[in-house]
Amino acid sequence: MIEKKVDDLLKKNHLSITGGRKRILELFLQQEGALSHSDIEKKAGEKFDRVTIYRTLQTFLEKGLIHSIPTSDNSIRYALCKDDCSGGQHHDDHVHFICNACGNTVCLEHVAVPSIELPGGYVKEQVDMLISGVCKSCNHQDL
Amino acid sequence: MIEKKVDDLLKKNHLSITGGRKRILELFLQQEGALSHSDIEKKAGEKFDRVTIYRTLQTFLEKGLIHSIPTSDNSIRYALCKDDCSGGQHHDDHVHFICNACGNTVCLEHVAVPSIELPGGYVKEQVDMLISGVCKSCNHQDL
DNA sequence: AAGTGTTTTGCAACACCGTTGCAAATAAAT
DNA sequence: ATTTATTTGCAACGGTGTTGCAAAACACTT
Repeated sequence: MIEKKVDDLLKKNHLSITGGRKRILELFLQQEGALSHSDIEKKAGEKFDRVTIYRTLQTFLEKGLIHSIPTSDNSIRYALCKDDCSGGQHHDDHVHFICNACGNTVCLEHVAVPSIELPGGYVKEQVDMLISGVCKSCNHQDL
Repeated sequence: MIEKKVDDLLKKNHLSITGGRKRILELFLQQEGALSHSDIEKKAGEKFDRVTIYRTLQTFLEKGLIHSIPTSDNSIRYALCKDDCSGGQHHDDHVHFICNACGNTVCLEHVAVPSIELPGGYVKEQVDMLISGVCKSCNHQDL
């Protein structure tokens, strides 16, 4: 099932199917949230070299399988793109939420980034909206 | 003039006046834009230790003299707070613009971050809005 | 202005992060 | 099954951010 899904995703993006790529894609599909490089390094076990993970993430980014999320703690996170953002063309204009309690980063798929009017002379190419606070599940635990 | 301003800023925030702090504050006042750690390291000359710069930025952050701006290239930038955000309480709810041409990061002081409605259960603490593209001055050069 | 106590700085050392070149291993194509 | 192209792991490197500690600089008192 997930094995099949992973293979299909790789094929659809014209990537050769290797152990490392399968493992990392699997992690993203299981996780439903964003992962940093080091998250992946830990979760993947000792089976893959750091360099392979860097290169795989880079490849996935270029192919539009994942998108990157800037953070204020100097650790870029990556998350699966939902719709087809193939060829590096992303249209993931949703808000990213970072929980200060559990540390998870999630994509709020249904919260759109509002459009912004820039001063004259500025040309907008990409917009990132990061909201930090307490997420749904951490909030429930406090009750 | 600027010397005086720097001293006043430090005094107002109950910080002892040292060469390093003066130099770094000076850079921020001159620059009118955001600076990364390495920007400061380069601009300050070889006069200050890396560690001192790290610690100074940390101190300025805590005192609310500067705020940090997340970026997608793994290099946090810092910018002066305009109004009094003393004691680490920031209210710099403006948009940050990163120019892909010149690499500069500027605070668009007059572009407010729109308020966002989050799904139930999520509690918002801080909002960061990053827009990348081409800035005013780089745009003019293309004409 | 000098002495005292406190804060800040620079140095050394360290662990981590991200990149590159190259040879070996793996996947794809025939 | 063999060949060709791609991917991986290793080694090495430079950059980044942190900590402990001793020396230096600062603030405060007299």
